[in-house]
Amino acid sequence: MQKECEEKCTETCLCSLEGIITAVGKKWALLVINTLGHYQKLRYNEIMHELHNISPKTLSDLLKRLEKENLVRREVFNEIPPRVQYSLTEDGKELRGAVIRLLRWASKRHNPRKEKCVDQYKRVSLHKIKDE
Amino acid sequence: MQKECEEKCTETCLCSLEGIITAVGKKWALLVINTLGHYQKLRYNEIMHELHNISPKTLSDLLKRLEKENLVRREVFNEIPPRVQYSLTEDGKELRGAVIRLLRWASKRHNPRKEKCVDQYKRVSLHKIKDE
DNA sequence: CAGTATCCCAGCGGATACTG
DNA sequence: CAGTATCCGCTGGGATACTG
Repeated sequence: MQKECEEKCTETCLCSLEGIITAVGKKWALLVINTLGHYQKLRYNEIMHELHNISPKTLSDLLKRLEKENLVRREVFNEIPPRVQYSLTEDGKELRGAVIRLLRWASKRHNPRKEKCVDQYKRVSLHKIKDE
Repeated sequence: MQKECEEKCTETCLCSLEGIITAVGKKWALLVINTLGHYQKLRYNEIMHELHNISPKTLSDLLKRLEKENLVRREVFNEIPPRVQYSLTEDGKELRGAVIRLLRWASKRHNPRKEKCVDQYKRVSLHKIKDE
């Protein structure tokens, strides 16, 4: 096993993964990433509207986090009223590729939990995943 | 946009994704999935050893959750002392495929956060990702 | 419009001790 | 060996009100 691993495995510092793991793990992260990729550019309130029942603080925190991870770009226009555009960075788009495969795979299999659908995401209007 | 989506997009109930999203988001989930896939079969204490500083409760909770999501299989052998084997289900293996791509992608790019590596996972002995 | 500021709470994750 | 039981602190996420 040890030898096999040395031949076949790729050494990877897990530290570098931690950011992605926790970012992707956030409750709305995958949805925001998918939504941003879908529409290319969205303003703060547009995202709010897409993810119907997310709270402003939650979204704000998440966007900051994703920005820090270099997955989301934030552009401020000096206008009144203020305008802010959010979009995916190149990294974000790449991540979205992997994410979409995950989402597709997840949506294809039947729900293994015998519970009814929770309505956590029920009011989210974007029920679609755009093809790559 | 609406029309384009109707042509190109795939309708997806997000309910079915929720389980995966939250499961994958759990702190040790990706690591457990990767580790199980790596070694094929592992006993409870072996996983404990691999993920050096996970607490028994945390691991226990996680394994139950992954089992409920039909990602991990649990086999009990009626022996004394007891023996329990954990392994990935077919779904788990498929998920691992997507996960590995995610991990590889994450490990390739430089860490965008300028912070030092946190030592959250520092003591994890499995720093390797087995090729598929 | 694009967020803060506050307050609040459930539950995740951890430490430790114990058990069939 | 493979977990429970118990306790606990932290923070992610939500509701609501407010602001430059």
